[in-house]
Amino acid sequence: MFYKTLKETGEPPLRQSIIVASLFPKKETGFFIFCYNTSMKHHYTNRDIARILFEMAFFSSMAGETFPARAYEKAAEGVQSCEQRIEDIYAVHSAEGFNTIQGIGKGIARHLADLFETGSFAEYEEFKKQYPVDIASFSGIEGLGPKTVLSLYEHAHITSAPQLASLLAKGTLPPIPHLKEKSLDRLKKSLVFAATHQGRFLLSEMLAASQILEQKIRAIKGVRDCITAGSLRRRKETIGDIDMIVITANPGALFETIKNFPEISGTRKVGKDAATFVTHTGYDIDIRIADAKTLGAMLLYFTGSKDHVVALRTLAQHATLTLNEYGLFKKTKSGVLKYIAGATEASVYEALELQYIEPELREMMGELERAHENALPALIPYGSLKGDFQVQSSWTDGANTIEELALAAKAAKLSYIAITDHTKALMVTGGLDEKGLEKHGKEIDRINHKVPGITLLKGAEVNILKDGTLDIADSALKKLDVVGVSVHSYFDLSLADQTKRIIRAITNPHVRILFHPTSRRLLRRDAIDYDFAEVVRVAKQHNVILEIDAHESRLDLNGTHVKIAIDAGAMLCIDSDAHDISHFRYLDLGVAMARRGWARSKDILNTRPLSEVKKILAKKH
DNA sequence: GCCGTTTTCGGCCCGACTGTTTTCAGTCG
Repeated sequence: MFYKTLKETGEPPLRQSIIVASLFPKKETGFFIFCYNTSMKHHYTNRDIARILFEMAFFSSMAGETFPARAYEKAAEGVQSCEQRIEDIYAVHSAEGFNTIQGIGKGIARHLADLFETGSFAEYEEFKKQYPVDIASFSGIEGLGPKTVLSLYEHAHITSAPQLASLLAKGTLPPIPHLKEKSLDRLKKSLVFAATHQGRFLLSEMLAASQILEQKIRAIKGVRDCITAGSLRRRKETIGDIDMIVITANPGALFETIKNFPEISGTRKVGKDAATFVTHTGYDIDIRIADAKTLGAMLLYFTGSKDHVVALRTLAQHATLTLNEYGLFKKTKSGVLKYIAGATEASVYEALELQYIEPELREMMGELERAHENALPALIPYGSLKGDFQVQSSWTDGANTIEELALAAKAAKLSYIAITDHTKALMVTGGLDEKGLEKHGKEIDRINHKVPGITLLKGAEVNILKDGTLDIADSALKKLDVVGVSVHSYFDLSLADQTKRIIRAITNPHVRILFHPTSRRLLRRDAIDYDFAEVVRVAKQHNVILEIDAHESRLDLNGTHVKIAIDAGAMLCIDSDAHDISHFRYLDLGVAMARRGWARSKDILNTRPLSEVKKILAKKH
């Protein structure tokens, strides 16, 4: 019966199957009362909802309500790590369905129901009235928390980050308590950083959005294929907009349907075979129409990078050919263009006497020369990691127990993971001291016995102190399988001091991995400044592995760094930096960075089975 | 505002670091 009801909702087949799947929650035992909610009038992705809950947390903090603020923050995190779409849960179960989501109780469940029905909820509107401040513009600006935003509003009527930036630039900001020269300098820096990254989005966020879009577009009548191109296809760490190529017999109908998607807020231009839409989130979606004959050339052109495509065109010219988005052509004597290639990208590369170049390599880092010599590396494939060396549990700031992590890692087809909780200098969550690590190790032993089919390694994410020493005694480090070290403080040391500090840390004989080596946070904080080549040299000399931290907010190292490290012969690994069982999905983002840095499987330690890994980890400095 | 439970209400991660202060407030992780 409900299949029919679903069909009548006009949901595309995929959404229908998600909805049907969600009808049968894992622990459902009793009778199920079907209550598909057809009255829902507003649509939100999980990210939209999380953003609104984070705003509520920010407002609550401004109002001095510490604990509600934490509750909203936790609810937002729960939404972020929820595998199902909140909207689908609501469509099937109404607000009662939310009690399975961590951090959402009766109050927030009611807010979300109001949100779906009316587009907002009373408490949110009240806060916006009380503090008419553009929270979104302030969020993500380093060093600017709720109390400072409140103070800026109360003392200077500042309501947005651009307004603050402009007053700071002009030097006309009225005096604000607790904000003197140094703080203002720091704020200025953060605002400049934010402004230069405005309009860019995390790779993970845009990948998820583009995959949903692809499915929705493929379900439109007449569409034969839909492929995401652009910097997303090259897997750049941050993305400006989504470029898509669609094969369809009826572009007009396609554009009309897309225009009415709930995530679209408007159109910039709609032509015969191209259109640009604007989303509520703030990025554009560029659609180009191709056919079977032009698909390859179109993909090549819209995947970029721009410089790579320009270089290809120059190569074509030297061969007296013309390359454009419709194909590779030869000019005949009569001046007519004769089509040579363009159906696939490979056919274009081949006609230009080049090996096929993977999208991640199209960044003008020497790929054309190597392709001409037929000497491009065989890149590490997606989904090829066998383990993970950085995972945090509920012993410190992770959300899950060691046992839950073990089970989730197994489900993610990993055969070994290192549990690397934080250490004492980062008292974030009662970071572990030497005694704590001892107990931690015993718990890992216990779970190793309890959960078959996966091996847990004993590890720690040890803090590098200002002078390069570590916050855990060597006698305790000696007992661990994997010692990773990382910088969590003193980001602003001079280049010389920072270099000295990191080298001192990684030359500690117990250290195996340098975690998130540049400590950057995407769209938030720049990389720390040090002599990377020198650190790579020392790492190689001491058999220390450099990490590609695959967490969506880090992607550190990036492709450029990876290539420098590989060219110098250093060994790398790719870790999820998981703080939640859902985070193992980040691993492929790390693989993307590795591929952008020309990494082969053999360059990445955790493509290897545990037996080999153990031998390499056992190598002395 | 959520959670766990004593099913009604108390407890909720907290120390390092920075800049502003002269004893503390705010942010970060």
